[in-house]
Amino acid sequence: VARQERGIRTRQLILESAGAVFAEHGYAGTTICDVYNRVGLTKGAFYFHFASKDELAEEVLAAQVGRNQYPVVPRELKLQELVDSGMVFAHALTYDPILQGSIRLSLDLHAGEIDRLRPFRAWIAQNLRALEEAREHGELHPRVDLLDTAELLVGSFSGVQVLSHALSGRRDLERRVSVLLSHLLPSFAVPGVVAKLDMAPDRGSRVLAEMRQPAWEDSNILEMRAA
Amino acid sequence: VARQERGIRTRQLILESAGAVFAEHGYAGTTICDVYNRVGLTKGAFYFHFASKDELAEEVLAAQVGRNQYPVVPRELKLQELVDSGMVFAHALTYDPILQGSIRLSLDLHAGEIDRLRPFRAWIAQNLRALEEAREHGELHPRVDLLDTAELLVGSFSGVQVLSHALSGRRDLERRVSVLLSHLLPSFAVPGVVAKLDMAPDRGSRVLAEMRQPAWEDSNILEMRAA
Amino acid sequence: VARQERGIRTRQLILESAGAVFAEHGYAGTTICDVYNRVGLTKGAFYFHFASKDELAEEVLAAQVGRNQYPVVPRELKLQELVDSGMVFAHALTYDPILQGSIRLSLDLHAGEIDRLRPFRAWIAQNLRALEEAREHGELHPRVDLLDTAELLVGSFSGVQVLSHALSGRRDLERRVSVLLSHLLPSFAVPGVVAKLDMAPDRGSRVLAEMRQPAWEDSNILEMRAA
Amino acid sequence: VARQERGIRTRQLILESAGAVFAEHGYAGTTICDVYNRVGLTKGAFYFHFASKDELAEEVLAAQVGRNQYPVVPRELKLQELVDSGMVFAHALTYDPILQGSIRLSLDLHAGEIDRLRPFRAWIAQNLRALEEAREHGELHPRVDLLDTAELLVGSFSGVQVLSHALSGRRDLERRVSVLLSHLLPSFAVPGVVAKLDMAPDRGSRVLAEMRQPAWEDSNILEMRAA
DNA sequence: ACTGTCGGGACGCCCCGTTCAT
DNA sequence: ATGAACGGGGCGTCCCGACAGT
Repeated sequence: VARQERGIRTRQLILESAGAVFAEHGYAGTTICDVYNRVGLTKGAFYFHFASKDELAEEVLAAQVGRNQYPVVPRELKLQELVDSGMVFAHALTYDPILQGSIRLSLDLHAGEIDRLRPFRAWIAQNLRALEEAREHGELHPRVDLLDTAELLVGSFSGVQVLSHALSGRRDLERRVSVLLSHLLPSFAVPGVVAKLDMAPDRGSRVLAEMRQPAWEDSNILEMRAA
Repeated sequence: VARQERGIRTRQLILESAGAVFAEHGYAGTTICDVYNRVGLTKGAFYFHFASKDELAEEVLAAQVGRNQYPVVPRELKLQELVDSGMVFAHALTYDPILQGSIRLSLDLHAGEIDRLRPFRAWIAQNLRALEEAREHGELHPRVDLLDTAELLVGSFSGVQVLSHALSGRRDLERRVSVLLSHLLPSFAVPGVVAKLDMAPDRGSRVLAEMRQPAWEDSNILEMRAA
Repeated sequence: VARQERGIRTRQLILESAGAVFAEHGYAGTTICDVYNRVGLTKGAFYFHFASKDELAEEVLAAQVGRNQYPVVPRELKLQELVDSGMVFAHALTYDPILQGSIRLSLDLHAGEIDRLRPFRAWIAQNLRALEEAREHGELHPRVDLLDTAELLVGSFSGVQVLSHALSGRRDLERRVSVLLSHLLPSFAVPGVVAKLDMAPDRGSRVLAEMRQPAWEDSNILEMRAA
Repeated sequence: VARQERGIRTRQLILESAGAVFAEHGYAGTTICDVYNRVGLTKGAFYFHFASKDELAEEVLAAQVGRNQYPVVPRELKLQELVDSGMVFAHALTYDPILQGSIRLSLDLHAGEIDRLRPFRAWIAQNLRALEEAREHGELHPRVDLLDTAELLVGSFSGVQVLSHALSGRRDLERRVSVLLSHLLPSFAVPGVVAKLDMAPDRGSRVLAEMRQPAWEDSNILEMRAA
């Protein structure tokens, strides 16, 4: 049992390494060797945990799927929840290599045979739901097309993230996302609501701290999900 | 000697094929073989025109550098010029494989040793110039940060483009860019100006038609449009 | 872990095969494929043991460097030691493929970036030392230029070896070297000494047998001799 | 006809270039491209004059075959003629690229399908003839084996030449050959004859000058052959 | 007769994903 | 979990031919 402990730890190490390397070089540009060298393992060790490069990529992807839709704490303003989910995501992207790899893999079209669109669709769907709730709460302009907006949010977020990665190594990601939301939200939220939204760059970090109260001391986002 | 006709044609064929394949698979995922097979050539032919995969990529990139800053026709409203340049670019992206490959390569971090950021920086710089002119013409809100905005435009455009590529093979690209601009411009343009801007999805195509009238043949965009 | 047995064996097989092929075709004329096919291996196996063709060549070279200076048994006449070292070398050249390859690579100018002159210089230096000792023992003519002579020995030995390889596949190498020494030694050794020297073609083989008696296993020449 | 003039000139240029490159890199290590680039030609030009790389090599070889047996001016001592032929050959080797290439090709075993042994055999045969004449003139020790000696001369000359090429770029070739002959001749020539032989390093150059009297001012050895 | 442009295709080196025995 | 081996395939080189001008 203590034996399995290490196995799980190793597997996690590999996943994180893979995330980082995938994020950096994309699927085709990544060699398995890069991945296991980075954590001081050998080929054998790697193939004990993962059957193939494809499987590895899928696991990196899977580790994030259904999780970018961060279930933030409920707020009076539904749009604040939407903002929170984006800012928390941006925040997590700054330090979670698996998330970074996952995003890259999703953008990396035709990487193997994986369905890279799943994460996008899930993300869009989640935004769509949030917007629908916001509309029910009267937080949106009446003429806004919800699907268009949900997809726009996902697309522009992705692009801003790529640019931040390219220009600053993601160090200014949260600021850029904050700028993005500040520019975008007034276009579909009613003015009174916009004024009340907190879209500051450190919003993600604050929300995360808030969520950590009930003793989920593990920093990994996954565990936080329990809520 | 005059026989160079065919050589030039072949070279162009390869560049276009390369653009398409790069766009689809990224740098690392592209094999040179894919590129020349696609146009029925052989390795010998390919290597007669290009010394290496890297050089090929650089040529694809170079074919676009300094050209995404589409010289649009002057307008009364500077922001209309900004919109036009984006819409024309989006339009061109729907049919020009070299442009498509160039964008993908730019987003494809660490593709070889190429400076992939050059196109981004040029693009940002161009948007910045346009915004400065717009500010001088009083078309912008006073508190807008121009650099933030310029970078936001580039980032979100890129993201929207990737999403469109992934979801629809770029068929809805112009509509998505139109949506993007519609959402973004009110956040920095004064209301009176926004109302006068034409951001319709077919704006790019119409501007292009307009440009074709006189002798604009210095911009090779026109020739490509033949399709 | 103990399994490395086979690996070492394989590596040695490759080295020997490489020696033979290099000897036959030179560096540029040798294909790695020739080398591993010859011993029934595959590309993968080869590249597990050697990183590149260059490294392979260097290992072949290195396997011989510091070994052509055959530590012969001490004799009263220093010149007999010189003769012995040459004859033993000639003898070893008839059956040791690595030695053969090594020589060929040394003569093969500009083979990659390897310093092919090292073996030559070492060889010359060793002959020079032997001649100096001989001079101290009064075995040489007074007017002999030692460096000239040392270099002449190396050069003419090499040439005779090449010719023997070309004309008889090295079958008559020992006889030719014997002839060479018989012609050369009187030109710098004093007559009384020359008369006492044993330069018979089978001298190399006899010296080797003599060396095998006690525990000379530090010289791996002996093991190879098993054949 | 004047047209052909240039053709012949071009062909000669290629041959010389080829000699130099073959000398430097051997047969397998030489690319045709190296050869014609070196003289500013293109592939087309090359293939007009030579059908293939093999043919080129054969022509380089042929340009020298039957010519290393330099028919020197007759001397009272047949051995002086032998010496002269060697020294002239050494001299020519210092500046004639075709000769250099030819030698390298001969030593480059298994270069294509060319019979590389022909030059060796011819050279040996010529030395053998010279020795036989010398024997008839009573210039040799009675017990000397002529064939052994002839082959030894060829082999050791070749080796000395290779070493000189490797160590000094052939700058000291004539001195080394002079040393070689000085050491070798006393082993088969009778003392009285040896004392009269001129084996100085500049012997080759002097003999050549002597041969040039009858107005064969072309420095190329080929033309001198007319005598 | 001679030279240059363009293209074809074989092959060499090496990387990489993967399997197997231990 | 490791050392060893396998084999597919990518990149790039190279030899050469097909023509077209001159």
